[in-house]
Amino acid sequence: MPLQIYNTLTRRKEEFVPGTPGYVGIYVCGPTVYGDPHLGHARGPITYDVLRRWLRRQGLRVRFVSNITDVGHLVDDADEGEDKIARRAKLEQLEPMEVAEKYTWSYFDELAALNVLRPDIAPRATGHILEQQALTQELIAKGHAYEANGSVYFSVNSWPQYGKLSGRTPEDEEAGARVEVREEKRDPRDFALWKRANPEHLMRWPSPWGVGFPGWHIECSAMSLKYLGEGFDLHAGGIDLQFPHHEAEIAQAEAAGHAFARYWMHHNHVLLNGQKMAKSTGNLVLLSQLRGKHEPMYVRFYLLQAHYRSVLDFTDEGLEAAKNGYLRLLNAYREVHHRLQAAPSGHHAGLEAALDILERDFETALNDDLNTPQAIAALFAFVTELNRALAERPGRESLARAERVFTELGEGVLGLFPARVLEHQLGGELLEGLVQMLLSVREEARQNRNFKLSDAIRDRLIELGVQVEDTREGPKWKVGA
RNA sequence: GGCGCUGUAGCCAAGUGGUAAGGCAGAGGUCUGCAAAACCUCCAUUCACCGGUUCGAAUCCGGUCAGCGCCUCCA
Repeated sequence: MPLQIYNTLTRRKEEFVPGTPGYVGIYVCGPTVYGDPHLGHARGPITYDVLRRWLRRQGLRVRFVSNITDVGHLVDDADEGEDKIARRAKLEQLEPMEVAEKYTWSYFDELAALNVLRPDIAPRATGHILEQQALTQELIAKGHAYEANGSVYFSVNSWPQYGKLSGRTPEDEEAGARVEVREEKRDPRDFALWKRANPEHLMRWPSPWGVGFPGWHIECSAMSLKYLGEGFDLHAGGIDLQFPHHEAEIAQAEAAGHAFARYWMHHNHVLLNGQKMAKSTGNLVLLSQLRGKHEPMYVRFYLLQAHYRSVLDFTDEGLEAAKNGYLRLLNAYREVHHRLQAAPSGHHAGLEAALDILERDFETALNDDLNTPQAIAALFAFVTELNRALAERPGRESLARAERVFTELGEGVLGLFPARVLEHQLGGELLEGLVQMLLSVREEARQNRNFKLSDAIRDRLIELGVQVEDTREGPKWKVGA
């Protein structure tokens, strides 16, 4: 079965067919870089990272674009209030661009730790002022936008399709009636394409309408069309962006006469202890904090154990469970790698059969709207068979295939086993030598049945973070996870 | 007030018409000097509740209760 994606536009799963055979263009809404990235920021990138890796494995050439918003995102309601970056700049006494750089890099650093591949293009809004102005002019020319007082607004009334993504009608909006009406706007639903800059506004550019800055939504329309072209394949982002951000993006692009994204994906939120993560309540955990305490792969694994469209509740207990489950997979992977060094040539029928099943079930799972929990379940089922087979000393050819499949699916697609976690001896040669020496002393003690000494050595090593296991081939050790 | 989502074992979480995946935790067993890792066995007659449709429903329909999201910045 080919890949099916739940398309928010049609509200059902559809076969994903790239517009140009062999090529896929993906645009993912990135963060506004005005603060440290938290756990919630990681879910989208990890989800679409798996999608990207999966498409690549199908032999498709993927261009992955994810923007950095560094201007135009206001603090308050739709068209009032300070720019988030600018406010932060004042707070930290920095240039707005310093703020943007600082948090852009912290964002990318955290994602790298989570084994998320870098976008092919990470366009900045401030680097595309001209493109945004050009699109705004197209909209004015076509009668879908108007200038007022040095600002330009999109005229929602002029575009009947407005609401097709979120399913909202003008009546819904009126019923809500929480959008503050701004004098110069013709309709409360109208949103800014360009904003006049007050004298104290830090970020400002000249424009046909005077000095100002771009509205928040216009950047994504302009940049996605620029780098992915008309009618590009897929646009993705957080469920909260569905309205108004993505609705606005579609209206801007299509009203200007450009075919826009054909598929839309929206990932759900991560809750922290059952509550929404929000700065205002302090209920949030920064990625940097998590990284300080836990191997990032535990977090990645935790997130992938839930379907991307489900709400995921993140708890300490859940993280502990994810860690233990992850280690089960990692141990098996390491064991295969280890056994391969000295295995004689040969095939193992049971192991090969388990690999066939794994490849089949894994593919079925991911093709069903990126069902990573089921793909992981397939991996667990395989690991049980693998461990059983390992007792029978499978031959090299089968082990090699197991390692290859494990690598291709576990790391290549799910991104769970970067080289870093496979390396047992993280401490280098000195540590290697010291541990070997201690273990040989311990072995001698064990031969002499001096278990008091041998256990003391083991306990002390464990305290220091070195795990010791006695196996038929002699003692094995590893650092930490 | 409007729109929408969710409710599956102690915890997490798949499953959207054919008779409950998987992980963690827990119990017992094998292996081990003891552990660890691994393996084996057990662990929801039942899917918030009440009705209905159907040969058959966790899955569809209606209602009730509970939690959550969006409608305003938000991943």
